[in-house]
Amino acid sequence: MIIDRDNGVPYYIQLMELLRKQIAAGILQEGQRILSEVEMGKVYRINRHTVRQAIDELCRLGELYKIRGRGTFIAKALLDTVEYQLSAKNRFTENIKKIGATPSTKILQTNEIIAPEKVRKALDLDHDERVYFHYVQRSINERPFLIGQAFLPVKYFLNALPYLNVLESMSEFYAKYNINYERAKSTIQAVFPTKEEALLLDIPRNMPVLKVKKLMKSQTGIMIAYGISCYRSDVAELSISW
Amino acid sequence: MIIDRDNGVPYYIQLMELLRKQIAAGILQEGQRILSEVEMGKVYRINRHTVRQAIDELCRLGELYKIRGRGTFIAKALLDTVEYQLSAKNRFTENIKKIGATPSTKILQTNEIIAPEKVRKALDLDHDERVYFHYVQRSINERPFLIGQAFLPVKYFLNALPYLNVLESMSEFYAKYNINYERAKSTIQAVFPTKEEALLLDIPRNMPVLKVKKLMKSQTGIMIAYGISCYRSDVAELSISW
DNA sequence: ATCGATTTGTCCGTATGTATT
DNA sequence: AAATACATACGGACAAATCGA
Repeated sequence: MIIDRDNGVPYYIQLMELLRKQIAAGILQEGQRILSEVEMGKVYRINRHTVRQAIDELCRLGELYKIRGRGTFIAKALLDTVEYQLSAKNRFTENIKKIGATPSTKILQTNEIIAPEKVRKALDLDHDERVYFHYVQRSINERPFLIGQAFLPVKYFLNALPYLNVLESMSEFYAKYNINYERAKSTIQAVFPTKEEALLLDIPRNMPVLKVKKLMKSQTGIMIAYGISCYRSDVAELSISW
Repeated sequence: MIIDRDNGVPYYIQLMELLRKQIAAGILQEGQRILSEVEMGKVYRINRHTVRQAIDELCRLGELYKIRGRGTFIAKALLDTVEYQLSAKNRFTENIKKIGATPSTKILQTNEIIAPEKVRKALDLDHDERVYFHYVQRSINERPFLIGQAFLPVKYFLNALPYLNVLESMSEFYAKYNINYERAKSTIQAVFPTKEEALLLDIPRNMPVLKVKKLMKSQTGIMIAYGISCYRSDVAELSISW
């Protein structure tokens, strides 16, 4: 494999294709370090900056990632997409088991806070009203799939912290308080992740996420919870039925 | 405004922020050409390549765009997001009028084709079965919002071409054939657009789109239509209620 | 239709800074 | 502390696309 000097195709494009082929062929594997910029320049007889152009582009596409001082690495291969049913009552654990995969949940944070502006508006709370904040990372086959934040007004869920700390599913939780959350409204956007979201989902900043905001109401029309979830766009295919 | 040589912030980052401020302040306006790379280098006393780094990054973020031989231009300002109700029966025109904006539809193509693989599977059609293909671009206030492809089995919609060519809304169309499409299932993904999609939506290739696939069934359970729509992720916020 | 000026695209070379090992 | 690796920045050169004289 060598760079063709005369075919008019830019060297960096040729190098990109070359690296891609090596990844596809399994010569370069997930997590493996590739040659340094200088080394690769020597091997293919092109300037370091030209190598950088190719590598930068592949990083942008999420196929490589760089760590300053350490090197450039092959990004994780994509998973197959998972069709994930959104509904008024969506149970992550059940949904995933149904497709024969292994779900897991890591609780990142649970505490009681003053409702932030957006939550206050969504749930129509008074100033200074308190909510429980429940922050989880959910994975499929040990690979991060979504991160979810839930905001639950304290007034409806008294002394909930102990429960939230050991919680596996939200449905279970609502059942404890005899609350029916029959109706719900969700909005879905495609956005780029924050640094924290990218970290927790193990994706590059340039890979979009599906951001789902959900408002849940009881049968009587009281807004009882607000949630914001981020799904990995390379894995999640949200599904809705009517 | 000048580049600070000593604050440790990379020059190209400083230049990015500087350009952004000028855009935000309206000094640089939509579609306007900015200084050439060489000129900008002279003005801010930095190398052309450093200028390029800043400009490339802003292009990547969709704030600028370049045309070789002509120059670099300010990208179109983003619209406010539009909350767009997805439901079994979703009427674009009505939805948009409701929020006080002006909807418009451009029919890109209508014809009769042999059902492609994916459509055949989705609609459970026989080999070589024919479908009408209906391809539209829908805009809000003259700005592209979505492009939609619909596939309708010929056997359920005889002689539909004349209707499809002058169609404003799909609901109207179904009504003509006395078909109730009560039930539906949609899936939603965030993906990067193809070149054609990016062109029709007037977005850069690096801005994700919301891809919605929709399967419609009649009351009797017959699958009567399949559709694929691409929504601009910077404008569309899909909304679902239960 | 041609030519020249302008502008972005590609490529090379070198030097220095910063993070990691 | 030294070596290695990526990040930033400067310089120059030529190619390719565009536009106007």
